[in-house]
Amino acid sequence: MMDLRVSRKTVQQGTFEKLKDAILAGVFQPGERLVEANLCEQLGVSRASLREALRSLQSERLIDFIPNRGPQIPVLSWKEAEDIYDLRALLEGEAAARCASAIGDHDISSLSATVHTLRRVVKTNNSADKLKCATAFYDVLLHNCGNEMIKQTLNGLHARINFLRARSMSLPGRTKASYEEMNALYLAIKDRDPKAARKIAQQHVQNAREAAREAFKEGQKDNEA
Amino acid sequence: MMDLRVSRKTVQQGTFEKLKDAILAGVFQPGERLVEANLCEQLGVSRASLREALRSLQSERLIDFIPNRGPQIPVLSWKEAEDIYDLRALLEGEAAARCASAIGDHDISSLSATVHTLRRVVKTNNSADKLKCATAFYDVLLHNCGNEMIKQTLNGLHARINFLRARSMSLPGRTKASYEEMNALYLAIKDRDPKAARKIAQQHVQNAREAAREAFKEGQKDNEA
DNA sequence: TAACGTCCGATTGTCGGACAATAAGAACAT
DNA sequence: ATGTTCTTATTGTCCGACAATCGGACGTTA
Repeated sequence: MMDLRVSRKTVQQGTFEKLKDAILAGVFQPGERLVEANLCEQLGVSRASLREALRSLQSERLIDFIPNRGPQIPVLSWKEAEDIYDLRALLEGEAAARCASAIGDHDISSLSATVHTLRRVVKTNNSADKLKCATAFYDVLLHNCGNEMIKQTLNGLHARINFLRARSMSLPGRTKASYEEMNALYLAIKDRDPKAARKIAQQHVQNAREAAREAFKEGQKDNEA
Repeated sequence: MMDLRVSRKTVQQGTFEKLKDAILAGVFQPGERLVEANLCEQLGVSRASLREALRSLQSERLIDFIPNRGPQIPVLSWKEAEDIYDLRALLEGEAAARCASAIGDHDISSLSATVHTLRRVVKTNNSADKLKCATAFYDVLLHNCGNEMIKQTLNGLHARINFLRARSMSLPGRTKASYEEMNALYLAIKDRDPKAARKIAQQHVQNAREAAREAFKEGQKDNEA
């Protein structure tokens, strides 16, 4: 009884999500090995179920599987990160443009509300709330871009970037600039101006990339020391 | 002995590839259920290894996993196919543009050779060779686009589209037109003209989509009958 | 001491067997 | 025709096992 809710998740699905969250939250160090026996104990699942979950994570490139060494957290080179940002800029630009053309009045209100919330949140400097706002904004944007593939692909990219950002990121100066950019994007969408929306979205990602680069170089120095 | 070559593939990897090839080749009908016991026997692997391979295929969206019903071949709606084509157009356009900017003389020769081969092949009407030419051309193009993420994403999309095309496609008239388009793309790349290359590549995909649409509608009729 | 060969513990890759839970279809009753 | 119960095929999950493999510790030799 009490099976209400669609929650009837399978064990593999549950472990997949738990592990994914852990990886994105930065629980593991880049390059760290994931020993199956340990994870089984910590998660309370069998090795079979665990390995199925790990295979899914591998296909999403959230872990590397090295033959006879097992799964480990990938170390992202700057070149790879840059490639991700470039692709993200292309796709988010496209998504923003499509969104500006197709969005309905109701979702424009949602965006407006999110932007207003963000303005308040920026002052508190609460980075969890900040992330929640950004996520909410992008959910609406992607939902309205009208192309499920773009949405899915971008979600995958976001996952990998969050994961890189988990450590060593969130430059202080970016917060305010980030708000300005999101607001500008909102205005372009509200005016249903696809060209402007694309340009702003692309520039936003490129700015994020520059910020990430600095953080990345810093991280390199730490590693050498 | 004789372990020369890096081929030491794991069982799961082997089954993954075999199943992927089978799916892309159209061995299974859309909507068909894949019974684990059968596959285990046919492939000669244990259920554990098979299920790991299936999870990988699931993450690449080549199969659907329905809880308590197991894996089955997805039925692609036209809307989904269209989304894939749209994303493909965007990415291939970008890849072509980047390739035109960055490609070296040697790889231009490769493209030239491929185009010449294709001209011969078109007359023989051998669709296997035709596909091989197209693949070779795109391999060079993607390799020179300078962005590994774009390459990987496009490869995933190609897989899913091939899979859709396996049955009921390859319109006869498209063969010649396809050659013309590829030749035009080659010329633009040779001239290192990114704008032209992007435009041609995008148009090429859009043409392919239109051809696919007709084939798709035909397929629908068959299903009703 | 530096290069090399050998051994060893830890961990993975793989298998087979087991069994409860579930979905789908068949047989049945209303 | 509709609803109910039974049956069966199949999945989801766990366990235990074992050879293969990797990386490091150790000892040997030059």
